[in-house]
Amino acid sequence: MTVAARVARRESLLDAADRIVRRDGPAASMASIAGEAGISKPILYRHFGDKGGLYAALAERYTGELLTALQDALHAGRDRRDRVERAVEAYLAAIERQPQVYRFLVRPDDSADGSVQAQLHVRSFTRRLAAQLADGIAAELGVPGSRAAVWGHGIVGMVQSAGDWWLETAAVPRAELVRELTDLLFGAYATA
Amino acid sequence: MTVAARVARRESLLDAADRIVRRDGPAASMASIAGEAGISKPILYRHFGDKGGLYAALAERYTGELLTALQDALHAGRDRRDRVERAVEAYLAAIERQPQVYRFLVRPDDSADGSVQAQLHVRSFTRRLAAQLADGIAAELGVPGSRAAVWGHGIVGMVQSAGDWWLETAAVPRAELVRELTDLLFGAYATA
DNA sequence: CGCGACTGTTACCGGCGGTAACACCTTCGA
DNA sequence: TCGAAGGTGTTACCGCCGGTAACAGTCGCG
Repeated sequence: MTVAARVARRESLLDAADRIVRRDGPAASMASIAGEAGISKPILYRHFGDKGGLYAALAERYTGELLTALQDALHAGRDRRDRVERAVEAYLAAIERQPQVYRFLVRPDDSADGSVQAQLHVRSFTRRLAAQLADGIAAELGVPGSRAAVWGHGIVGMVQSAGDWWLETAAVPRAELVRELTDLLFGAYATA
Repeated sequence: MTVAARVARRESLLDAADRIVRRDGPAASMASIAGEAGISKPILYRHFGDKGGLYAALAERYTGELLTALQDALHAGRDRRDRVERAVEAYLAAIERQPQVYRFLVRPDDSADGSVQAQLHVRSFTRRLAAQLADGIAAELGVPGSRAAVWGHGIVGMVQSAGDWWLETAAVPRAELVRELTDLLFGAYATA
């Protein structure tokens, strides 16, 4: 099998995994993905090593578009508050569009956690997002690295947790959720 | 078997589960817990229904002390900022003291999620914490319920996520983490 | 004594992640 | 032309998980 064919095959396997994850979320099993792709399990394992490897490759796919959407939002706004609002909005829109994919990204399955692939690539989507945000904060505000790191992880966790709750309850409209979160970030709790 | 004996037995089973969870975290299995308790699996299932039931009972145990510690912190401080600082401090101290227990509480295993017990009792420790905080915020600040709910879940997620990162990296001292998070909550991001 | 109710066990089920072992080409050198 | 080599694919298994059926022992009670 040529290299090009191998790459194409790998993409088609990821397509199948994509369909199953969209249907089953984090509970997607290797056997069902292999079935969807019309092949047997060992082929999957020869391509991706273990479940963590496949998940990492798939996460890589999903992460790309979301990260660029967030970057765009962060560079588009008029002022800092507007940029934050757009980024939160983009994040919530993405998780609302594909809830199963979101759960797959955020709730890493506890199994296969020793894999090197997994540690290198996913290390939980949250971590990458937080690290990226921390870099942005350090660069834009000029605060010390440790402070930026804490804030990055804190802010990501805040939006993520609120988004998780919102996905399950739909207790408030998205626009209101965005506003409340932005208010919170900009000190409304201190002055309420 | 008398009622008292049943209760005592249940407590001893929870003691065993406690020991295993402290050792294995969320990966604790029913078989190993039964082994630790010196009995066989069906007894465990007769007492707690399913894994979710046992986890809920155990979570109830753990949650109690932490929740009261947080309540104490929230009622002890001089002003609002001091209270928040004490609460964050209490939370981080607790998760540092028993990391495996913390992971068990926060990262609910994906299996056995359809159980009624689980839905009633754990529903993920995060949710209960957030709801309680939302109530407190609504009562103290007099903000609308929806705003308090969003803030409750957001704040809990923020502290939780930062704490999770801190547990793994130990990148900053606990006292600094507390200060950075409190600063963030009190609007330092807007004015930095 | 015999009967039921309760406590306990062993041994199983289906499904999971992961793999060993083997069948089937295709290719290529003697 | 034959046969070894090597990649591609499959089936069938392993151990572990959560969960349960079915059976054994025991105690009280008519």
